[in-house]
Amino acid sequence: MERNIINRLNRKERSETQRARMIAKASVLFWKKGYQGTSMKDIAKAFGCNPANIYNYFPNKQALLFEIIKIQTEQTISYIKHLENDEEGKPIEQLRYVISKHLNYVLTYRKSSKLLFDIGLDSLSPAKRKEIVALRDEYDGILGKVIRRGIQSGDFAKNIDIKLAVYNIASMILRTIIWFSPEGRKSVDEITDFLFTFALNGLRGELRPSIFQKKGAIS
Amino acid sequence: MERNIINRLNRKERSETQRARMIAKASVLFWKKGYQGTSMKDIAKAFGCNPANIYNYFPNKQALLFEIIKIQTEQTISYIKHLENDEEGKPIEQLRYVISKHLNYVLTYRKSSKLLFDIGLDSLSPAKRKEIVALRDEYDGILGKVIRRGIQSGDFAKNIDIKLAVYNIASMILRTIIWFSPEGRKSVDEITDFLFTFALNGLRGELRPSIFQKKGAIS
Amino acid sequence: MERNIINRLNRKERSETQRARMIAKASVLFWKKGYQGTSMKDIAKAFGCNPANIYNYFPNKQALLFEIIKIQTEQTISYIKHLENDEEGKPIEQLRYVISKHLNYVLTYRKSSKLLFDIGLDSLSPAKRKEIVALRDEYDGILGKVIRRGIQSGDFAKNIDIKLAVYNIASMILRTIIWFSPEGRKSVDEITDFLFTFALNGLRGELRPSIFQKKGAIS
Amino acid sequence: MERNIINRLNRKERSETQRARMIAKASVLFWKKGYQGTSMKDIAKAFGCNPANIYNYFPNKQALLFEIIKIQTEQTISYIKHLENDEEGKPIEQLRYVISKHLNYVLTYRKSSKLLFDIGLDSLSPAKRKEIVALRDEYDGILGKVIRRGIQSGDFAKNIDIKLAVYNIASMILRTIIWFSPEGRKSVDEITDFLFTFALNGLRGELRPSIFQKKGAIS
DNA sequence: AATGAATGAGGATTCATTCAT
DNA sequence: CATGAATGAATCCTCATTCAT
Repeated sequence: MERNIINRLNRKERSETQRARMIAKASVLFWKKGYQGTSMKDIAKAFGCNPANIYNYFPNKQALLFEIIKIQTEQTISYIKHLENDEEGKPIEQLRYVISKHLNYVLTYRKSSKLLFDIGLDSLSPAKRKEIVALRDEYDGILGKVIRRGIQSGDFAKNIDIKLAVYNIASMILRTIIWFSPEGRKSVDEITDFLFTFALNGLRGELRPSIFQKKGAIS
Repeated sequence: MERNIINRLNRKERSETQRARMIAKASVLFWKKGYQGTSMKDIAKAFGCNPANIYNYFPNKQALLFEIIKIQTEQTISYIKHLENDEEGKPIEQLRYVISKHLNYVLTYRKSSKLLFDIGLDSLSPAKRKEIVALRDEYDGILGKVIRRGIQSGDFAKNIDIKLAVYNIASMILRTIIWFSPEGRKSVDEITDFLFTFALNGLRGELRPSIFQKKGAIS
Repeated sequence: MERNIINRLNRKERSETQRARMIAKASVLFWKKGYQGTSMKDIAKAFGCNPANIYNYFPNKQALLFEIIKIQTEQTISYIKHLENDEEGKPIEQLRYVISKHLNYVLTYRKSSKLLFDIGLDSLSPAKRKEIVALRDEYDGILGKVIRRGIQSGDFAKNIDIKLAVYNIASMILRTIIWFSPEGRKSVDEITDFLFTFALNGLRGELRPSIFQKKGAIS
Repeated sequence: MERNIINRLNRKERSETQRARMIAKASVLFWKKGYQGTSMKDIAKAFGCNPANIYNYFPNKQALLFEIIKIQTEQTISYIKHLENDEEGKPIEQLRYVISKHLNYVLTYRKSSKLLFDIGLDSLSPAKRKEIVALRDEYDGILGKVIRRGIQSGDFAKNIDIKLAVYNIASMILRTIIWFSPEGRKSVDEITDFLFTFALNGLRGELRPSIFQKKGAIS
């Protein structure tokens, strides 16, 4: 009896490990060759099993994609979730924290994280897409709150459009995957520094585009 | 005789028009469903012809993709090409010009421009990929020169990493496609204003991340 | 120009022939191995082509099935259609005509006709199923009118339930396919004779089951 | 020891029950979706177990089919078996008995009985098919004897072809499954009445098809 | 230039079945 | 006895492409 339960636990555990490994393999492939460009056979080969066997763990290819995107988005959110209602911390530090954490996640496990916000959403069913969009919104919301606090504290400019700021900061973070190379000139830390300072200065400065335009035209 | 030449010209012209129209249709589809997700049949249907007919204009699917990416990248470059060696203009104005032009192109013909830098490169042969990468580099180079000039003129901070600046500014521009909605809250002009000011402030400020970090730690 | 039209006609004609031949081959296979038991590969092999090629003629397997059933049912109806409103003919002769024609069709091209009323309907989409059911009803309607006329003329018993009569006569005809063998003891004509007489007598006699029952019990 | 035997009996009993229940479930599915159209997974789901588990009771899918057909055919035969050598009973009553019993079985458990004579035989191995055909022949034989007796007793026409009569009566009975609806216009009893009377009259009447033909030709 | 037919490779998925636990 | 995982073959169908006309 005892034994039986242990066995069952073991089996379940092993099953979970298998799932996780499958997700990992699929994740890499989706990132490298795209969702549509990756066949179940590809995944099976990478995992070392028969294509049919994947269906013992996931009902279909789309479900695999969904889980991958979901896990990664949730992971990202989990890193910064505690900032959502943290009214005590310094907004500037919070900004740095968000950028740093997200960037590290994205570039460390970068093989897959490209999916995070961009790709494959079209391949999901409306219901699942909705679920992912909700997660995205959660991320946006947290970063948005940080920025709002910064505005209130006077750290950031008053007339900053929070939504636009969030979108564009996230854009910079996410697109690092496309140009970043681990062997490249810059380390993840350096990129973090750059991106943080760039964003911070961007948020700080007053938005006076028309003034610059005029000045440019006169002088 | 005369007649014949005209006919031939007409035919060639018509042929060019057909090609252009095909590219336009394929472009939209590639953007909407991805390169791999778009079939030649899809394109043919959108164009109103037989799939086989496409092969009268393009040797294969990949060639279609290549042309699309190439044309769009070249187009983008053509808008800003004259800035490459324009040492007279104000760097700040040049920055605004680049952002404005690129953003307008991207968001106006946004149906397709996502391709510009991201997608599909993997689907190209090494030779063609190289060609596209060269174009990208050209774009990066021009924007890089603008920034360099700004540093030299004292408009931008001295210790800015030009490459990183270029990549991240381009990232913000390109990713607008993903979140921008024509019916949305912000017009293209407003986004241009935001992005320009944000980037300008980002480029202006001195990079002192470690200072901020310490400050955060102390207070 | 002239030429072109002819070519196109030829091609269309040939195409129709191909379709017809495919239907014939598929028809045999569906009958022999069942709809589900027949693979597109089977059909392709029987036809001598690539499986994919079948899809140039039929959008999918179900469409093939639908056409087969439809054609055969329509064919059967066409044989007896003229009886629908023929109030002049002798009902008894009309009955014989229906049985004879149907039976000949079924047993001559029997390789496929099993499908006619029975099989595969479940495999059709509701819309297509409806269409077939309508054809069936048309057949039933014609035979029903013949029987009604026979009742009115006094040839058949007054209290005959027309629907039940139709169903059961059709049942006998259709199920011949299952037990009939061309090399068997009885020719198609002999079976026709039997079935006609059997049905005729069945329709003639008054329905007095309870009487028989009692009689049986007494005597 | 004692205990052990009881346990073993219980287990065996339970096992038999399981088998029976599985057969019942599979039976329904085979009838509804056909043998080929029903997957082991379908059956397992209907039964509430793991597909693999079915193999603890049946060596393979075909064996399941075989058992189903066999049981149902045997069941049908068992109802009428005693008539085989019953030379005392009235043939007319016997005919009614056969029709009534068979029809009741078919329409009451109709979910499955379609299998009885038609479907799936092709899916059986030659040996098993032979076994089923033998059972069928047994059924045909009994009904044949009833008819023969009726001819000898003068209840049925002398020149009736017994085989053809058997086949066609069985056809009518079996095909009721296809058109019968429990919610329909006619009850099982009414259908029994109709079918019996129709068959009886069919068997009674002299076969004079050529006469009718001539008449038809003249008038 | 346009089109219908042809094709071989490959797509995701399902299947019956086996095996280990 | 039950179960989850495994497997190899087969399923229908789509694909990019070619060919003949």
